[in-house]
Amino acid sequence: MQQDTSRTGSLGSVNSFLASLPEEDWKLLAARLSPVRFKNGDCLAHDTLDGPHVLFPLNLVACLQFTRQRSGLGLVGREGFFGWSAVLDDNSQDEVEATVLMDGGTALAISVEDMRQACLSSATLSLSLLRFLGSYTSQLAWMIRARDRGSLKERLCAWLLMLHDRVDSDFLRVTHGGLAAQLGVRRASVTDTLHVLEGEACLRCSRGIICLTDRARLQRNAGVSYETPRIAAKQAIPSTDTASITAAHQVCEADAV
Amino acid sequence: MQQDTSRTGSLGSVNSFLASLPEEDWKLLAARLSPVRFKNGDCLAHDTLDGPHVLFPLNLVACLQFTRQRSGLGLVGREGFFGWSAVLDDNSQDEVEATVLMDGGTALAISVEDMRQACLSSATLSLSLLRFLGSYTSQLAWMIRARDRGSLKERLCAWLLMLHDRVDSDFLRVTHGGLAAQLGVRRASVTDTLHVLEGEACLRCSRGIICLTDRARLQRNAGVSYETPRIAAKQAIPSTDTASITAAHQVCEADAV
DNA sequence: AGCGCTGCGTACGGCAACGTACAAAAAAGT
DNA sequence: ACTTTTTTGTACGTTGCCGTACGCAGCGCT
Repeated sequence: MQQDTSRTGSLGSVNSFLASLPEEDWKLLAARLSPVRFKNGDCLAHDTLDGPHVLFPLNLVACLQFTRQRSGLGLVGREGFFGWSAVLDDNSQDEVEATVLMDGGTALAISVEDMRQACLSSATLSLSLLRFLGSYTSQLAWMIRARDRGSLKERLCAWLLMLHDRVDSDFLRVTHGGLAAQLGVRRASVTDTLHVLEGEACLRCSRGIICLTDRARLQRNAGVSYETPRIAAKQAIPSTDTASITAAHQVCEADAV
Repeated sequence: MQQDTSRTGSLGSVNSFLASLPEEDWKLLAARLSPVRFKNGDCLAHDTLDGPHVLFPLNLVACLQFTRQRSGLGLVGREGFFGWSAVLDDNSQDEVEATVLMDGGTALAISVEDMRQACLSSATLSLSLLRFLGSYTSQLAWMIRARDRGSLKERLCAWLLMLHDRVDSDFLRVTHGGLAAQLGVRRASVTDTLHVLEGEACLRCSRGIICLTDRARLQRNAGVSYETPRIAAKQAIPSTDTASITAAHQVCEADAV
């Protein structure tokens, strides 16, 4: 089944990283990938499954963070993968885990052993991993910059945009408290800032749902904080122009219910 | 000359990353490496030399940062290398540069073209790059965490320890203003905090020089902020026990003058 | 209907770090 | 010896976010 569906999950979702691989490298992985479902709140630690795996999200978004720590380090979604540190037997990152956000979803899993084998037999595959890790470092670098000089408003906007990039709907199913945890700030601060943004007609909130209504304005509010991750993810993340999302959005509206 | 000195620069310094490579991978690079000197304040951008290069610091330390931005992202020294983004033709990181700190020093340079060739012909070399990039992401993740919940005192201690790790002397040639720029805070805040640490007998400051006198206490002050980078760099950074540094320190004292 | 739970609105005092500013001390240049 | 530049010491008012806390509203459950 995995090989038949040709790089797509059962929902028609695609992992951009896998999709961007040259044919030969894809073949190295395809047979070893198997889909796994995750629910909201699930933890993609290195030992989630029977053994350590690398996970390629199809339609799920996860928040990277230090274990049992509030502040999030970044996001992973369909543009990349999670679990590389195990491939490098890099113990230093065993303390990083990923919490599944929104409505959960499916990811393709491969054991780190199989992954390592594949990397050793293909230098181009290794370079592809390197490229993603490079863009991940950009994302982290942005976070540093944003926490440093950016106001909470800036950071919140950038975070919402990043979430939006990894989802096919303008409706983000997150609570103020959830966002607060991901951003590492007070829940009340998030509420306040969201009200401001609501006043600027960037978005609308109802209970447990935030609907982005003006991406451009959000982007202006995010300022430079969103520039870097946008560029870094451009190659990987499929078109998120307002045209296409509003089209895709009704589909997921139904899906969400 | 490069091949003769067998992984060491003229000063007897070693780049730990190069030193950790298996013989075959080292051979791929050795003939293409050539030493380059840098002075304090030099900028290791991607176009420093005649073309884009990857740089393996021998006895220099550089602060990674967004171009023309005060806040530093991390440090690179003899434990790693700089310029990987060019190898991946990852434009998103062209905005990251590295400023040479302290007394400058020498780095081994290789053109990104040669580097790319080497990577393509050796999967293990690519995996070694991946491993370093993984430990670099740890360093960045730490920065995020530290900026989030850590006090300035914590961050300053961790930063000083990281500098110390990459140098063979207990004397760090940095100004308060320099540290402030690297940490992205006020110069006055650094001065104040240093006075506190001086009061706790962790260090002593004179004009343009900070002498670390009690690493253990600094480490306790840094708290968790220094744990992650320490572990991440352990494999790469040569022993920095108080025993060995005080021994090595006189050597560099003379060298510094 | 009634109950409980989760999520949201709002408030108040506190504090670490900020921006700004000015002067003294140490080094460097002349 | 003198001036100029760099580095450091110190101050004061401001601010963005924090911790805490309490009440209300929407939603599911029995």
